[in-house]
Formats: sequence, C-alpha cells, structure tokens
Amino acid sequence: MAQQTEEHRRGRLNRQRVLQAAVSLADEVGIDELSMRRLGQELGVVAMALYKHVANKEELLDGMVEEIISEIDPAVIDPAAGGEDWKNAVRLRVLSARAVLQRHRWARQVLESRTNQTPAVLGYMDSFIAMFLAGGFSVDLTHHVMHAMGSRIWGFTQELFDDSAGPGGGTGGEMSPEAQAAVFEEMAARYPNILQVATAASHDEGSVVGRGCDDQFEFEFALDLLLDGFERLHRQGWTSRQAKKAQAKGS
Amino acid sequence: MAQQTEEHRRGRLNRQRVLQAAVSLADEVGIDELSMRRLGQELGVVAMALYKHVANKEELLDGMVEEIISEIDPAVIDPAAGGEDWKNAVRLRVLSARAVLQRHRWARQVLESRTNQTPAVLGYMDSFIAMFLAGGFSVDLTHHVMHAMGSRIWGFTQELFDDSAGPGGGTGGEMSPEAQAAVFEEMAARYPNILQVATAASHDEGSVVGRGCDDQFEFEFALDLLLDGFERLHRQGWTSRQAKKAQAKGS
DNA sequence: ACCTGAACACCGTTCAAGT
DNA sequence: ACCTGAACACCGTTCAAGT
Repeated sequence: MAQQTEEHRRGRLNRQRVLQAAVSLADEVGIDELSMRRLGQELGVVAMALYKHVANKEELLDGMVEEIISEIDPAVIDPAAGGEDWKNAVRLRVLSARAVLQRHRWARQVLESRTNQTPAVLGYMDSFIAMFLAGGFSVDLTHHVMHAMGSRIWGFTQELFDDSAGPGGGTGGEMSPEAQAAVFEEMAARYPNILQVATAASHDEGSVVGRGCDDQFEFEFALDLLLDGFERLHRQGWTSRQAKKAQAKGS
Repeated sequence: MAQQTEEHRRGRLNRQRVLQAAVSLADEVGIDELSMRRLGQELGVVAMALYKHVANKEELLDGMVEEIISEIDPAVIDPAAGGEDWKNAVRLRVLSARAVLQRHRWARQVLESRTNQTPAVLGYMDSFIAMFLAGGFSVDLTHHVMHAMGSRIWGFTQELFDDSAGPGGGTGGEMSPEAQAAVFEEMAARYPNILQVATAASHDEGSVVGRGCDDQFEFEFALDLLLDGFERLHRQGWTSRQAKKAQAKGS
C-alpha cells in the first residue's frame, strides 16, 4: 500500500497493461508472491477488477508466457539462415530463449507447470520445427528430435538441484569452519562419489565443496551433445521404423 | 468425511505412517488436492497434529520423495554389473526409476519444484555417479554427464505439452466432426509445421490430429542419444579443459 | 507426549451492487 | 462498461490449552 507509482491512474486497465504489470511484478518479487490481490494492488485496483481483463489466474499465467515469448523471436534469428545451417540456427535460437528466460526467472517454473497450447507457444514451436525441416530432416526424425529437445527449446533444463547451495545443505555460507569440516567428513563417508565430482568441479581448488557449477557451460554441453546426435541420425537417414525393426531383431 | 477406513485408529501416528498416507493420498487424488487438512482427515486426526511428526509441508514433500526413492533401488540393479557395462546399468536404472515415477504421477512435479538435498536424493545421485566412474569415466566427464542427464536420472523429461490432448486444444474429444475440421483448417493455416509432424506421428493414419505420442519411445530415444554421446566422448578421452581451449581457438 | 480449537494471515473466485 | 465489497471455501501455520 502507498506504493502506487505514477504507473497507475494511467487511464483504464486493459489486458495488455495487466499482463505487463504481472510480468514485471513477477520479475521483482517472484512467482510465489504473485497473487491476484497483490497484482491488483500494484495496479491501484482491487483484485476482482482483474477478472474483467483475464478470465482467471491460469489465463494470466498463459498471457505472461506469451509476453516473454515475444521477447525471444526478434532476436538473433536470421530467417535466411536455416538450410544447411540448421544446427547453428537452432543453437542461436535456443540460446536467445535462454537469455530471455534468465531475465524472467519465474518463467521456467510457469512453463514447466503449464500445458501450454496458446497461440504464442504453438507459433514458437512451429517455427522451431521449421528449422529442422529446412535443414532437410524428415518429418519423422523431426518429431522425435522435438521430443528430445523438450524444455530445451526454451533454453532451460531441469537442474538436479538448485546450485546456490553446496551439496552439503542449503546453508553452507553461514557455517563455521569447524561445522563445514564436519559436513565434509560426513559427505566423504556417505556420498564419496558426489564429493569427488563436486570438488573436481570447484575451480578454486581450496574450497571444500564445489559451489557454483557453470550453468551456461553445462547447458551448452548437453545441447551440443543432442545436436550432434541429431546430425548423425540425419546423415544416416534414420527413421523410427528402421529403429523398430532393428530393435525387434536385436534384443 | 466419513471416509475413515480401518486404516486409522491403528494406534498412534508416527512419521512413517504420515508419509505413507501422504504418498497414497497423492496417488489417489493428485498433489494439488494434498493439503495438510485433508491428509489429517485421512488419518482421522486434525491437521495440526501432523506438525508433531513433520516440521512443515516442505518436509512432508521431501519425505514423500524419500519414500518413492526407496522403491527404485531394489529394482533391476545388479551391483556386479557396472564396469564395461555402465551403459546398460544406467539404462536399466533410469527405466526402473521411470516405472516408479509412473506409478506416482505427482512425484515428477514435486521433484521439479524441489531443491532436493535430502539423504535419499544424495544417496541416489551418489550411486548414479558410481556407475559412470565404474565405467571408467573421468571425474570431469562424469560431472558434465550428470548435468546433461538432469531430471532424466529420475526417468522423466520435461514434455513440451501434456499429451492427453491433441495439438489443437484441450478438448478435442468433445468436438463435433465439423468443429474438428475447422480446427484442422485453422491449424493448417497457422501452424503448418506442427501439423505435419503431428499427423505423421499418428499411427492410425485416418485420424485428423496425431493424438498420443509414444512417451516411452520418445524417452528412450533421447536417453539413448545422450548415452551414445557420452560413450563417444568417453572413448575420445574428452575433457572440459580441451573443449575450452578448442573454443578459445575456434570461434 | 501427543492431540485439539481457535485464530491469523493469507489464497482464487462468485456475485450482486454501485458508478 | 468498468470497478467494488462482502462473502465463500479454501490454504499453511502458531500457540495456548486440553488429556
């Protein structure tokens, strides 16, 4: 309350203003704090007024997704690319999406929770499929390739856990050195393999737990592995029918 | 209410009973319907009584995850395997996890939303890492490979959208043939590439929209693509340092 | 030691009423 | 046409009180 900036009273509400306000509110305070009541307050209006511009909260979230999708497209995409250069086109598009999603941290969770069939989402997917087809991929292969991409078309992957904490617990930063050493002992005994990997990953070799993986590197690592795999299958003229026959004969 | 089966009054509550009840309640009614109040009711107890056995809802969800992880391990895993056969060991483990997660549909969403550092999760990851190390993978490669696996170690992938509906909207099943034809026209005009892929995917060739992809096939397709990629990098003696140098020189 | 009741501070959403 | 107030049916969680 008393937080009304000049943004309000800017005449009447409309769907566009509601969505934009929702996006920037979520940017600021996170998706868990985005309630209809709070959004209304931010717009200098009572929550129930929003229902004139948006059917319900689901539709609000869908609308927010559409807003951020519109930030992806105009980016690095060169429509003349495609063709032979499908791999680079896909790569750039994905990394552009990733950059957008990183500006809107809530978007990942919303995309995950949503069974999105809105026009913006369909349009994005359609143009994505187009890149593979333009690269000469069969419709069959393109289908499976899109499934394999999964949420990676949005530039994110389901991380195993939130990086912001070391593998020993959520609060490594607040522990005394003695406590940290104890955690280290405990980890070494119970999870020796995690510890090995985690310590190897820490670039400053003095630190006890490997905090902070390079998310961007890890994302591109997996992305390139997949893209290379797609390329290989494409060159081999892979089809799912072939694969099924081979499977039936083999195992 | 009045739903109390004989399951209750079975003496006093304890953490174990609370968690098991939570798992089976979520199995039955879904995670959105799982509230502390409803869980209490199911146990013949008032919601607040649960807080003696579980610190809060977060801890309840963590406990539920631990419950289902315990269903994964005893499965197909042959500890004598490992070694050369890392690929098959990983594959079987992942598919076993997938089978469990398919019995507990809510688990996927909970795992996604959670930054899980519970002992059960760490133990599962540790044994997972062990398979790659036993297969002769370097610690470095193993680290990146684990990131690339991501949520796939649990046997699921972020699907682009919920399959249960055709790509035209959520309610294809209830539409008249005329309406379906109209949707088809609309799709053909606006999302020609999606339509192409979707119709090719439908195995019964008569149907208008390709409903129902073979999730298991798609999952294994992407999994095998990654595993093959891992194998290739492993044989090449790949390290991230090399990759970085190559990148610095190249682009 | 374990459970309960009342209460607090929230949700999304409806509906009749105001301007 | 757009916004409001009161209300409904929920949440998770606290705390003092009961047995």
